[in-house]
Amino acid sequence: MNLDNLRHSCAHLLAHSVKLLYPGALNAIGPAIENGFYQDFDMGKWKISEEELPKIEAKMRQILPTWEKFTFNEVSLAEAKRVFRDNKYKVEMATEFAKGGKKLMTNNPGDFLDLCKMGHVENPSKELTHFKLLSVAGAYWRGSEKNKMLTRIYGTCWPTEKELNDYLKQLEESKKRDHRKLGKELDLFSINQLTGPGLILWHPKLSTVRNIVESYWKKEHSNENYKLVYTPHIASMDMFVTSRHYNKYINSMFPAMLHQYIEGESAPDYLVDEQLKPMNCPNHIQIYKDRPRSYRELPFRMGELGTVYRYERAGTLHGMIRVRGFTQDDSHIFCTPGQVIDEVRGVIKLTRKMYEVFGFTDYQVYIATRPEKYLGTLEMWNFAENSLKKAAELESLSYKIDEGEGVFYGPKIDSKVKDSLGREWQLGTIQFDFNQPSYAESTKEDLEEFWAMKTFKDKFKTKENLWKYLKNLGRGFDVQYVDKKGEKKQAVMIHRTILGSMERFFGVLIEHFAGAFPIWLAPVQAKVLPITDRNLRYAQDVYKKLGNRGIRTELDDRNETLQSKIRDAEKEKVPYMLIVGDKEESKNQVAVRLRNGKDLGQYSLAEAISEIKNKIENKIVD
RNA sequence: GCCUAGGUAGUUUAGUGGUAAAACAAACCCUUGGUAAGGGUUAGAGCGAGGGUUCAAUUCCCUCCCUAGGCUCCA
Repeated sequence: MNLDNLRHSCAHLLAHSVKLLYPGALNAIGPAIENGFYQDFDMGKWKISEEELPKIEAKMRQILPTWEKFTFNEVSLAEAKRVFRDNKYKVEMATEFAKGGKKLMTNNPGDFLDLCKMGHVENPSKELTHFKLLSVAGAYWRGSEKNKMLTRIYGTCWPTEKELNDYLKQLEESKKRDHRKLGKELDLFSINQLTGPGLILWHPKLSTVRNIVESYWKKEHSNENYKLVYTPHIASMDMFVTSRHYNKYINSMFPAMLHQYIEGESAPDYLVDEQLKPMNCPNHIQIYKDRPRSYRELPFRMGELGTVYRYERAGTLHGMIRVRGFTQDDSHIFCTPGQVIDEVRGVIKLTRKMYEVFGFTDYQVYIATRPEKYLGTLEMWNFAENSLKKAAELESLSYKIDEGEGVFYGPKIDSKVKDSLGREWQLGTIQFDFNQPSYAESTKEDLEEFWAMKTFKDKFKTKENLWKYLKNLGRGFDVQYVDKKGEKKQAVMIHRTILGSMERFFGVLIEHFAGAFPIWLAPVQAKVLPITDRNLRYAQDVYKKLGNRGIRTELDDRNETLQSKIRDAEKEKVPYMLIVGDKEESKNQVAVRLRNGKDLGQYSLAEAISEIKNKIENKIVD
């Protein structure tokens, strides 16, 4: 059975039911989506909340028996306009489809007439029985916030009762591994109102894991001949004027720190205001440009775990996964055009290697191509897009094409990983940049764009001042190298991240492992559980010996039963429990239990330590 | 930003127009127990913030802040 047809049909059933229950409500679009469907409504005078979903479901079941068949009719635009005269959304769509030369079709199962693209089940009254409505949300008509906000109802529909129940169960399970829930339960991180929204406080346990990940990241990058650097969190405003982040990216930037706000309007040093950085690249460029570079130095790979701040809109923040302050595992590769394919291949290889270590084998790769508005020449774009494709093919990387979804300054490859609810998040990216390495005079259009921004009006007072300033800076950093013949050439610049940002990576990582980090990452690798107070001294001895061997260990010396100590250690997802009682103490042993419940029995202390060390060193994912 | 739902002890939740209840966690006491919760005692919130209505508000109203789901997948 075609799942999309099933779900799309179910969306029609939902539309019919809502229209019966809420006279005057207008149905807009209602497509099948992954795992279900949605249907948008203009509810008119009605308001709808999730409490009403059972009522709507009941209506759907009530009318379902009358839905014997979808019958289709082709209609003219005039006919469609007449039939749907009360529904401006249908009229708008019909008009547009007619203009695009598409056929206009209607159907009317159960006496419910709707405009429809077709694609339905044969026998709705029999096949549409296993559905459930899930949630209510707002959604703009056609996805644009300039349009009216419609009410969207999400639901799911499956061929059998079992599949429906399995899916609902899976949804429940997924919620349990939500990184925000686990973050609290496992004492990993918090978001505090005084610190501010979208800003992560990394607690000791997660910081431990991050330190390990960062060390690993640094080691891998050093091995690949990346030069690791540090750059400041703020930079002169001029930097982001030159890079043109100010006019292209202003909605994602925190406000400039104008000195006049500190020192008053008469501050003489108005040219040295600062900006919290939303990007690391301009700073890396300054390091590159500190002296002339020869082609012999290329490719120059410069890397930094660089913290940036971006003003993400309040409604888009999401735990650690979408935040306002985050540390990118950012690197920039400066190279010659001839080196591009090898460099992209190198990044693909490194990405693959690192993802495998963390157990991400199932990630999706997208190549995003030239958008409508773009900087640089067509020739450059074609060269870059072909290089990305070529490199991907040489690495036998399967990819999808995101047509026209590249950034204005260059095409890119994104790697996306799914969270516990199946939502895709971008981690790694490889992006060409034709903007920053180039140079151009400032234009009068630039002047108008900057003058339109309050910050620049405040700072420069007159257009003349602003123009002098812009003219002096120009656009782009003019990143060059000297080639074999001694001629200056513009370098190719590639931005790339592998993990994306520490914040997002950890959000996804926590969900990926459901909080049970593999032993090499686990904040606590082993917990010593003495059975009685008689064994405390020996337990301390074991605890110290593990610590001395570099194993992150805790000792549970609380006055609790062994059972409750085990329960707590398992809830904390500690990989190894070392239980010590009279028996173990007398033989210098430990009883080993794993967090999955396996009782491995007695081991000598030395054996247990070397076994644990071995698993850590080999980064074994259990 | 917009739509919908929320914000009550450290956590998870209950509850009410007359100044809050439980479980777990914590501290202490008893218990010294062999592979997912032994028992008891005590302490802990004035109910997101501000304003309003009222004799009286955590409970009703307004504004703001924060959190969650959604605002991409086109009849």
